[in-house]
Amino acid sequence: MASITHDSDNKIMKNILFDFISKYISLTEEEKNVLLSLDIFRSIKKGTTLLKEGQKSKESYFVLKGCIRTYYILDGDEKTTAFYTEMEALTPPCVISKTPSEYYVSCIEDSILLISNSDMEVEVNSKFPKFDTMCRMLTEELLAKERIDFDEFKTSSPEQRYLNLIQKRPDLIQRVPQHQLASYLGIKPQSLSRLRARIVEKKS
Amino acid sequence: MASITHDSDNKIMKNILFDFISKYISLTEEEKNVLLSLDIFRSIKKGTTLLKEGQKSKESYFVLKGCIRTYYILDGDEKTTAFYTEMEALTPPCVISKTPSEYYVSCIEDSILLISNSDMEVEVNSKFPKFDTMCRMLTEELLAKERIDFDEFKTSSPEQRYLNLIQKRPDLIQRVPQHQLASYLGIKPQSLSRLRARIVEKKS
DNA sequence: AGCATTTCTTAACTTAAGTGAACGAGATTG
DNA sequence: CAATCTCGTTCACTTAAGTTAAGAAATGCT
Repeated sequence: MASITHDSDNKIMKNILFDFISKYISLTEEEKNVLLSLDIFRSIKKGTTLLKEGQKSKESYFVLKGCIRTYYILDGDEKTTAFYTEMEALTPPCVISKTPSEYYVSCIEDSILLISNSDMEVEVNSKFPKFDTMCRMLTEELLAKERIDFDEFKTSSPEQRYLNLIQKRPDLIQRVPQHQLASYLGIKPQSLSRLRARIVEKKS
Repeated sequence: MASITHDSDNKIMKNILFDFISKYISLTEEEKNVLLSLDIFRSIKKGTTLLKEGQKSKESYFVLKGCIRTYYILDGDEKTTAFYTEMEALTPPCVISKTPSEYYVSCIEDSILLISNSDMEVEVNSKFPKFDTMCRMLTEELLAKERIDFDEFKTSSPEQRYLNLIQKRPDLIQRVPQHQLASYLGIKPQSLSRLRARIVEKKS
């Protein structure tokens, strides 16, 4: 897998990462160097598949730049269930359960990711309990967010979900193909087209 | 809030708790005693509201026996979004975000809960890094489960969701009122009634 | 540039969920 | 015990999503 090409990018990404971490814990220069020595920055081309159904994996992804999505193949067609963009983290369930993956993860834009390995995490966490604390805090936050998103999904109609998405993640509507957005909203692409037409109709 | 009345119950609950913890970390007798000294077992009556919309709270719940649910009041009616039963944990989002709660938590059966306070957790975690590790592992597991559940919800119809529920949590269908189940499945009570009739129809 | 494939939209039709109302069974209460 | 309330079901009707198909637009490929 390719590493970062431009040193300037590398510097920018380091800063983004350390800024993010500083929201949870404070790091000494030495600790920063330990992190960097792990060499976890990866530059990934659009269209690259990071994980396939049936595969076993220990990799977690943190998006520094770009966008990845998770999707299932059910009855022969793709069902996209999630998008992860800047400052979002994904540890696929198969990494936690240590079973073959149920879904695919792929890169839908040229991206810069931080890819870590769970063995590596265990080692770092045991050496630096701080990281353990940070991971706990981050995961607690992600779980709280996920539950709120799920609740919102359950309590609203496809049209409300779409309007909600426009408010909360307007970028997604621009950067993601409609048919992937549709399954993300729990409907068929045709229904999303119709729903959009209906909204435009209402406005006028 | 009432503590546990019967010593026999208390012993049983201690064992259930320590069995559960032993899946993640091993505890010395001393550590077990520290945990117990926190006096976190609570016996809660059916119908008790544990958290109200608009309230600030630092409490997390772990169900040892019984069932609690989370619900919103939207346009004047209740929307139940989750049930937590034996061995399931809930930290309401408001505890993480430190903002007023968006929803209610109430006890739908006489229950025995473990109720912890986030200040207490911070203290225990800093004294015993082991707990921090356990919380991280548990939360990672919960997040992975939550994401899978959300994915399944998105990719299936109300009927499939109901059939799925019969497979995965048959107890819920028995112990929970239909109208609460309906919103949990993302539909109206009338639709759940109809859907059930449709399934019976198909079988014959 | 030209061809092929994928993606998006539209339309007609089918199916199922939302809505409003009514009814009966149980539980709750004065 | 009667009156009330909640809950689940059923029904008729409305609305929106699923399905199938066709065509237009955009994209990718050589």
